[in-house]
Amino acid sequence: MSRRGRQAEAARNDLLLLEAAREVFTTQGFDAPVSAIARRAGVGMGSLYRRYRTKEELLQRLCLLAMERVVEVLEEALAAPDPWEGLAGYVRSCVGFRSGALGPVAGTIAVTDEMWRTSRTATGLAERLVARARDAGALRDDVTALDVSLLIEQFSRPAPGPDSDEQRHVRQRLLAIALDGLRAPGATPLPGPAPSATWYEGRWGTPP
Amino acid sequence: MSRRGRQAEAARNDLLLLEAAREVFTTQGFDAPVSAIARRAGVGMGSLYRRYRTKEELLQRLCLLAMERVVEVLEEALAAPDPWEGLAGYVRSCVGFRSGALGPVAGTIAVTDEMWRTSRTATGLAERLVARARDAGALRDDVTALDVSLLIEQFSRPAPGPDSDEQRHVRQRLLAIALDGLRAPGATPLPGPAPSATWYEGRWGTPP
DNA sequence: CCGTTGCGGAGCGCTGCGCTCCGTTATAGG
DNA sequence: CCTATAACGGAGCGCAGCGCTCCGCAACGG
Repeated sequence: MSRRGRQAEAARNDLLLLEAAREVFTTQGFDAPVSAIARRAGVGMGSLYRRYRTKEELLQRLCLLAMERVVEVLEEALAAPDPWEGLAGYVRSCVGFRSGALGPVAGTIAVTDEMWRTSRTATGLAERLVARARDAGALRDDVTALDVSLLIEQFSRPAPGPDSDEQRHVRQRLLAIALDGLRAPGATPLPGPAPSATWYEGRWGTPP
Repeated sequence: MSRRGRQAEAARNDLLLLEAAREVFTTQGFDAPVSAIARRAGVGMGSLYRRYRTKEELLQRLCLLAMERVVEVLEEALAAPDPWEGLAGYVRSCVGFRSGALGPVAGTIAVTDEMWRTSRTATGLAERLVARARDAGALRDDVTALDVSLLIEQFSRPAPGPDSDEQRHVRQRLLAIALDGLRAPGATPLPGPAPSATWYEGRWGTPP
């Protein structure tokens, strides 16, 4: 797998780069300077641009990786014995690595076919996860899978300044509140119609 | 009050400007170009810079106004007969005009004495409002006034792209979920310690 | 009729970005 | 041990887009 010497360093750098890119883009937004990513990864600009010919290419790779990670988390969540714990764990994980922050890169970058496919897989799994929780009576019945995705997105939204421990902790507290609000009974009905899937997908451009 | 001719136009422009600034800054962030505000207000750059000598001055004025508006809303909320409805209305209003989005301008601009005073007034009122709801048993007892402020801030956080009707509607749905989570009984306890007031204030710089 | 007042917006200077290029350094082969 | 090579870090180029200024012009007042 891993070779020696300079080539090993190259392989390591690639991982460092992707992780740094995730941290920087999800906490500072997509217009964060590429140099910030290189610095965070402890890597020169040269090494970065040898692997990704452009900033957009890096972003595409990153989005795809994030989507695949979401799919993984969804599969684990569906494997969980308790429907509610599965759903809650999924939401917490996604907010944890801020998958939602990469969602609305919409319009900024071109969407590859592979990204579309992975996105659809994720949507399908999320729908099953939500349906399972609702059928088990663990979830209020006026909330849709899309609502859950948008909740993740709202809680992934970056705050100004560095992402301190304090901020992460606050986010966990607030998320705990929101998750309690997702649980079932006696809740006040949600206002207006459920968000439409076409609007949600439309932000990414038109499907192929 | 309002004079005639050119002077009336000047007065009108001032209101247009402040409203446009609020919309642009809260939806696009503080590094939005000043020209965007002028365009949104339907006003030339000259008129803007005649009233506010610098972008920072405009931001300061805007923050102060937002804080005063929050104080107004808090007073109305405290006057509401039902403690829970008062609190919920306050949160909905603040998220409605996105007062929280101006909060973390921290460090970007200098904080005037008047801003500090208004901020303290708001904090005091918010604490009373939250205490009243908790004493009435309408609010889970592990949530603090600071948690509520941070919840408003999280939901005020701007999404990329223009602030469409669809987005506003989604935000209302998600907020309804979170508000249900704030209500009392049988909720899972919030993780970790409550956020500290000194950390919260510290983001604005050191008090005078 | 002209003086005055406030108007819009073109453009200046500059910051800070994406990206390139090159001198330097670590490794592999003879 | 020495040289050829591969990958490295980061200074700097060209440019986009910002804050802000300045000026020609339109609308009023006397």
